[in-house]
Amino acid sequence: MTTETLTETAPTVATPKKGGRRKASLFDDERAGRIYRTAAKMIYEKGFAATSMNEIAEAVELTKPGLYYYVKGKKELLFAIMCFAMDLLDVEVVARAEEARDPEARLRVIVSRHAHLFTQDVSAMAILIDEVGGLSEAQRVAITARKRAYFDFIRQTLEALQADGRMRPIDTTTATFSILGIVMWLSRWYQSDGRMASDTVVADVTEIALNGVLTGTGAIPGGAGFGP
Amino acid sequence: MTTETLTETAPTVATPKKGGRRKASLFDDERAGRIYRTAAKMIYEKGFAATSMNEIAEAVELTKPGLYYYVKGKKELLFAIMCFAMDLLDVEVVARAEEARDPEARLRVIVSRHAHLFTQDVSAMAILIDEVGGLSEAQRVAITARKRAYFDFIRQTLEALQADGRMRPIDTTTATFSILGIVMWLSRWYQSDGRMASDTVVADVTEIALNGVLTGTGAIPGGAGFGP
DNA sequence: TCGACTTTACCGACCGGTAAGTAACGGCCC
DNA sequence: GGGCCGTTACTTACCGGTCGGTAAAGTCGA
Repeated sequence: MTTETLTETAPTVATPKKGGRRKASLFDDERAGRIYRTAAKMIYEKGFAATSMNEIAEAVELTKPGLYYYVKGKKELLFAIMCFAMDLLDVEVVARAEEARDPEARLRVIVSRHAHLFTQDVSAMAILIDEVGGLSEAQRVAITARKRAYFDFIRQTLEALQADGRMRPIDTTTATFSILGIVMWLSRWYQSDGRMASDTVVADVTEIALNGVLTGTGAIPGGAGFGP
Repeated sequence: MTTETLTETAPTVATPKKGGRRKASLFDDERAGRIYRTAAKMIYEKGFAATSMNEIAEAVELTKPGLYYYVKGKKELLFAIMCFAMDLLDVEVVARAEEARDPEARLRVIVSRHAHLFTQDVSAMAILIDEVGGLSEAQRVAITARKRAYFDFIRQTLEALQADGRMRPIDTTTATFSILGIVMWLSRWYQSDGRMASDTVVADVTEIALNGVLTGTGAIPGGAGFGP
């Protein structure tokens, strides 16, 4: 029915020639970056539907049409933020975890890197979780697919552990969602300016998640992850 | 600044005399109950800001002013649903957990009852989590206080376990939030009409949460909870 | 007749989005 | 150097539509 435009991956800003350097993501562009970062923060704090384009425009010291010079629409703005967040997950979690061959070491990297990410770059990650309803159909499908791939990556790691007898006899789907619950929930409560150091929180959370699903023998607290 | 009306606890419907029986909650009232239940479902599915009073009215086969005969305003509607959800938590989780004296048994009751609740009565509970931003200041304070009391109840249980040396040397705040993350996340993924039986999911989730925070010795899988 | 309930009609505010205009700036021909 | 043009980066003014909420006039059973 509705003709929806969908940039399948994170749309890169339409930077004309301008400068020489190519930008990796539109979050890095001078003005567009400011727009996307502040929009992410505002949507995180107030919710997508409750955040108007006018408010976003004001926050970046523009008028609404001035904002529309940089952004195609409200949904596209949300979609771009979510793509940025998924990119971060892929780069900071999945790619690093794939370096670990042993499934337990891999799981430790997944949890600790994910937790680390969710104690730093909160707003974009939290939006990724909550505001799928604000997307168009095609956009939602695209984001859901990427989420699903991430989920499967974790579950396959658990399945490898279960095949080795190193995991408790628990359904791997339930276990994956439980681990995700622990680390996703971080963005709801952890305050980077609060009393708790992110390092210790990440360490504690990692220990809880690993001990929760692994059999007692293998899970020793401490250690950054993958061995010699 | 703004003069906000706040019914401190769950507002009971303004049932005139009508029948003889007193209703425990306005969710039980014939018409009001239908309104609150369907509103909870819609807000859960679409988000509070994206759900209009017109849509809610249509869903319960009323016009908008007809709906306003029963509810004072949109915020009050949301607040009433959240109070209902907190009441459920108090009755179904806290009250039952307090019957268990041993902190480990108590923790097991907390997790399993909470998980059970979040695999059954999803919509109201999920709203309780997500839509605090839709409330007025005074309402938000009231709900936050009740949430805080619930959080403290869990953390005190963990502190008792740690004093006994039965819990891993982890920050109790982090541990409490991790447990909450596991069980709160249930409402995001568990589908009661899906392939997984709620009983096994509740059991698995309970095992993960308890093994995550307890030292290996005490946590034996299985068992409904409190012993002889 | 009374009060519980429901309707039609409407309010001002704000929503996402756009049309049209323009100030500033570089490059380019003469 | 002066006149001209195209692009970039915005602005003012405005669109139709929907929002939460209400006034007022019924309707209808007890």
